[in-house]
Amino acid sequence: MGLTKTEKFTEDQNTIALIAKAFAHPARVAILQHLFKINSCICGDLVEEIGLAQPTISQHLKELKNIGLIKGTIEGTSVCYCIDKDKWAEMKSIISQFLDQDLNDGNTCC
Amino acid sequence: MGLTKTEKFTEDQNTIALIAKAFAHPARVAILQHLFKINSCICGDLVEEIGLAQPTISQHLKELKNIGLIKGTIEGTSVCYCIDKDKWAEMKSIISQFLDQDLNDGNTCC
DNA sequence: ATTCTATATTGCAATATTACGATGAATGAA
DNA sequence: TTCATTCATCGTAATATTGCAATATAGAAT
Repeated sequence: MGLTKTEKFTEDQNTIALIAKAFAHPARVAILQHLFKINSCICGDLVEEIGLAQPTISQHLKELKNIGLIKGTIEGTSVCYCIDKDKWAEMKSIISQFLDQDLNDGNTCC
Repeated sequence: MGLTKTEKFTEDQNTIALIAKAFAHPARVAILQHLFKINSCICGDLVEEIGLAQPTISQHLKELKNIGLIKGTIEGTSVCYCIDKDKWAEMKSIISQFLDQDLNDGNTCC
């Protein structure tokens, strides 16, 4: 069906899945890494940096913008994208909490 | 196209995307959380725990097994699934490294 | 006004994902 | 053996994702 049954899961589980989805494509990972590397805005060099067509990059940027990880401000002709540090921290906290579940080392049977 | 152009990205970026994909569905998040909560094997209670059909759960388990996050051993009639703690730690390290990129707080322009 | 440059949007084709009914395989119990 | 239980696999339908050509939009430069 391709239709996730969101209502069957907790809000937490759906949130984690949504964040993970944003990272679930190497192009989006590359975009975020590049944004961190230059530690500033990018105004258009992404298409050359990553080897995909301009509409494809634009689409990935849109998805990252939708979940709030990046924000774009219009800068003359071009658009200036950068990480939303607050949202990034918030997201990092949620994911870290999920990843750190294994602290208790009780009875494992396998 | 729906076909990710893997060859355009670094191994690191592809790895991160693959791991994220495993977390990109609430059912798989729920499965992993349940596995941690009972801190032991599960032998079948997942279908009731999560409200999806048995083939669907089986498929999600397969994906988690494919990337190595869980392992299953046959235990009589049922199958015993649990987290692969080594792989989990390895994965956690990769993701944490990605999430911790923002440590430097240099010139932001937005 | 026209042209150039940068980005967004639309439309579409190819592939992937999700979900489940039906069925199969394997084990244990009667 | 026969039956019930547990899980995997197959087949299929519905939806989502990815990628790009074509086009639209908007500001800058001439």
